[in-house]
Amino acid sequence: MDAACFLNAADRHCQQQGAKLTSLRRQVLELVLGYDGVVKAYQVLADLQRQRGIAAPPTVYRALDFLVASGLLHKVDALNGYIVCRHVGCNHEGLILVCSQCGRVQELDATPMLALLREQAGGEGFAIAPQNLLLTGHCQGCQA
Amino acid sequence: MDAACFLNAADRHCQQQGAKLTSLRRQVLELVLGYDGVVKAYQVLADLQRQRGIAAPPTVYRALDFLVASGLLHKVDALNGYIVCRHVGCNHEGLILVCSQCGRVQELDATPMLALLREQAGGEGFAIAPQNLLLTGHCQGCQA
DNA sequence: AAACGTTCTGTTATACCGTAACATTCTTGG
DNA sequence: CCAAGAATGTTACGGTATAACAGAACGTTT
Ligand SMILES: [Zn+2]
Ligand SMILES: [Zn+2]
Ligand SMILES: [Zn+2]
Ligand SMILES: [Zn+2]
Repeated sequence: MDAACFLNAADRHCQQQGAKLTSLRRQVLELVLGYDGVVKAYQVLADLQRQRGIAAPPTVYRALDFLVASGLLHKVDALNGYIVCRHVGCNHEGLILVCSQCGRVQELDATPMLALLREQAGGEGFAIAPQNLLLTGHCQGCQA
Repeated sequence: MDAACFLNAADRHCQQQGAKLTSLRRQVLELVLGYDGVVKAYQVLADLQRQRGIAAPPTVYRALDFLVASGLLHKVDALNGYIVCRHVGCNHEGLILVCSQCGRVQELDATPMLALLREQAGGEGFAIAPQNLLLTGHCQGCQA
């Protein structure tokens, strides 16, 4: 799926949720799409400043928060970064695999497993919040 | 296991690895033990300053890094914090549930889940390395 | 159109998280 | 003792994120 197509899908996705993909949010999403894998807030901020002349941290953080809440992006806590969700619309929770050798990122749908975990944890009185799992390992290309 | 007993076990654990649990590192570990669940670096720093009169961030970060590397603590990325590992020496691969409200920690046996995750990721050509799984949510007391 | 509440964005300032770089002290083996 | 390495002290800085308030845009009601 190329960027333009993804942006259209994102637009529809937001409309279905009653949310608005404003031009600013769309611009931020576009900037994140321009990167291969994990991108950081201040990288996006720098890009935004290049395009708009001026921008402050809250501007980009608010847009990123919105995109995460909408399910268009995922936050990667361990790396203080964000990645584009490649499963928009399927209401999933991500399993994000980071190759510790080459840095590439791969995302699987972890919804079934998290459902099982949630059931098990619920039995112990613990309510697991919606979230992504980040695991490190080696991608196909890096398994000598 | 109480704190004194844990510290002794930690001492033995470090000796077995050829690492040194110096008095500073031991003091930091003791401070982390003094909390119920997740504790942040700057909280430990404040405690250290209360006990020693003066201390700077690198002092506490180096000690924490050492304790994590030794397997005595785990880092909780999503909360920028640290927790005590309760399975020192058993070469575990645990599932740690962290209450994002009160910081308390709970553990589940995640062996079947991790096997499932490995299988799914393996199908995509990704080899997950041994590691701990951290999930956030709300504990029984905080679901009111 | 005018008034209103809501949502979004701009702006300033600041708090929090973590590390680089170098100086000093402590330990350990020869 | 002396040299080499490990650990700690110290200063300074850079990266991450949010609070708080002001202004603009938008849809709704009158
Ligand atoms: Zn996703
Ligand atoms: Zn790789
Ligand atoms: Zn552990
Ligand atoms: Zn709790």
